[in-house]
Amino acid sequence: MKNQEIAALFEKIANVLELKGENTFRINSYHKAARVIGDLAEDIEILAKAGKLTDIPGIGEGTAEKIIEYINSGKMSKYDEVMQGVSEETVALMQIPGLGPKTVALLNKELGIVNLSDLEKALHGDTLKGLFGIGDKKIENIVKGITLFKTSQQRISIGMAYPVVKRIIEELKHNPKIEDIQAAGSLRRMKETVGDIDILVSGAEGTEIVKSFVNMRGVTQILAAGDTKGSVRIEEGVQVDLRVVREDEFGAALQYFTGSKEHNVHLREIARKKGLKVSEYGIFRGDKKVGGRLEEEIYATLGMDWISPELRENRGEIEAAQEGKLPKLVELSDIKGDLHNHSNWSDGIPTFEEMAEHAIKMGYKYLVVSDHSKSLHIANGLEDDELLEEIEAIDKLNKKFKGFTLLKATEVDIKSDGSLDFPDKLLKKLDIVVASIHSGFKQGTEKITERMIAAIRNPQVNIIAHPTGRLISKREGYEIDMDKVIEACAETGTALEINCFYDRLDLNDINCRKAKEAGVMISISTDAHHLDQMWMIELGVGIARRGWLEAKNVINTFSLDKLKTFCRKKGMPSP
DNA sequence: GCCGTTTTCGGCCCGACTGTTTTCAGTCG
Repeated sequence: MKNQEIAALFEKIANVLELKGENTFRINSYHKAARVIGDLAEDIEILAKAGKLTDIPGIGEGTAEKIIEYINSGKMSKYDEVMQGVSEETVALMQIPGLGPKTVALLNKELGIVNLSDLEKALHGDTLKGLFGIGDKKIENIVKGITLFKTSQQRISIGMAYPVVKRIIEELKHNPKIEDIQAAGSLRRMKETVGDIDILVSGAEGTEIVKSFVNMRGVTQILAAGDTKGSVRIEEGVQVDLRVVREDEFGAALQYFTGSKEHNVHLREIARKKGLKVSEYGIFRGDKKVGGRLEEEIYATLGMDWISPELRENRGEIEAAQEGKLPKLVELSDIKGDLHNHSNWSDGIPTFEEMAEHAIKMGYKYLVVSDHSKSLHIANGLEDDELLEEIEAIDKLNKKFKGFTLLKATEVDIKSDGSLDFPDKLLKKLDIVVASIHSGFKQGTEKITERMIAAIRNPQVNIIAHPTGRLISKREGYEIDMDKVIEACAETGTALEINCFYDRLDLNDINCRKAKEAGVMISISTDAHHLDQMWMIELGVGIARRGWLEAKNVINTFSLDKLKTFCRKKGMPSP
């Protein structure tokens, strides 16, 4: 996928144009193009081939042409043109917090500074002082900004951020001055990665609240502490921002700080056309405030249903809300069991008993034990006879439970030729078969797609686990043709998994939505190897909601009987 | 450069904070 490359090019073009003082609206459209392309989960080359680039909001004829040029030739003449006489290093200076285009341009023009090393020398030699608009404080902030820039982190996985936020909110809740508290930002939207963590509270005594926030445990650096805003860096390396608002502004602020930016811009455009104005303080008609205590008031005043945060990506949710056609999204409480888990029989830690106890505590009606198959030596995969023993052991244990069932299963390897690591005869003895790829990641699109489809066509296979194999910010997925995979799943009644493990989250939101539209069922499952990982089901439900899934699209919202019927049906000859 | 329920021109989301000024520009979210 060239999405990130192309997004980066547009971002650079925008930055250079800023440096050169070009028209801000043109600059903004390059920024916007970079953002939407960067957020796109579909392969931009495929969209380009299908002639669908201009269907993407923010991509017009001009941008589409530039994308096509880059895909075809590996070059973008607009980029080469704007980079004339500017070095990449100079543009990169704008990434330093506190240094924007105007300041970088000024430093360049007055002092000939073209890179970080020049800037540091100038700071050392004290030559910045005296430049128009640059005082002691500004210089101090540039120094701080450089430190921050050098240690700054990339976006972190929601799986890391989510428990951190829970912990912080638990701690702050004890402060009696805080009336209401909620996470906002991309974390509330359950985006798979988050840049920083935003927490919103309401309360009258802002200064006091901010004080308790910056003094909580785990804080390594205080970046700001004012009356309405505090900002810290914590042990986990991530920045956490706290904002304090009045109770009657909480809903408007929550709406505003939840984003996404694209969603909010779209809402404000609608507001403007209706003679309304939306800000973080409320929704206004002229000077009159007509709402803001609750998020619902904002959406209702704009003439639409309230939109779940997970949908707020400007991917059609606003139009659906206007028409009253939003999906009734799946909820955590709908989940009746987890369909992908490992025990100490392969590479997991817990015993069957421990897994079952934990599942019962979580309110589950069933839990799948799906240990690895023999080819996966590294994970202590089971031999055929060991799987038979495991089946027996689970049957025996199940007699102990009432209203709860451990389901006999495997995560069977799809071998490089598409055959499975256990014979069909053995697979037939199981309640559920989960199949997945753990080798041969480098096979070309055609080969790996065929391989996957061969497994999908096996009547015993019920679920394809982690369908693309990607590891967030570590490894791109296999080059698989997901459209063909989805088509094969729809034909055969095979489910696709949302693997909830924080660095997988695979399927992603976009593929989920595609699967739903094709009528493919989804399993939301954790792939837990430890009891402490089973909570990640919450992450998977978040992804499912981002993918517009309803309970009826998800097989582990089914009762045990219905789930068994779903599995059995596939193996049956058509009537 | 994008876009259209004021459509092919002329707009383009909104506000806080900071530091530098003395009424505002730059940066950020």
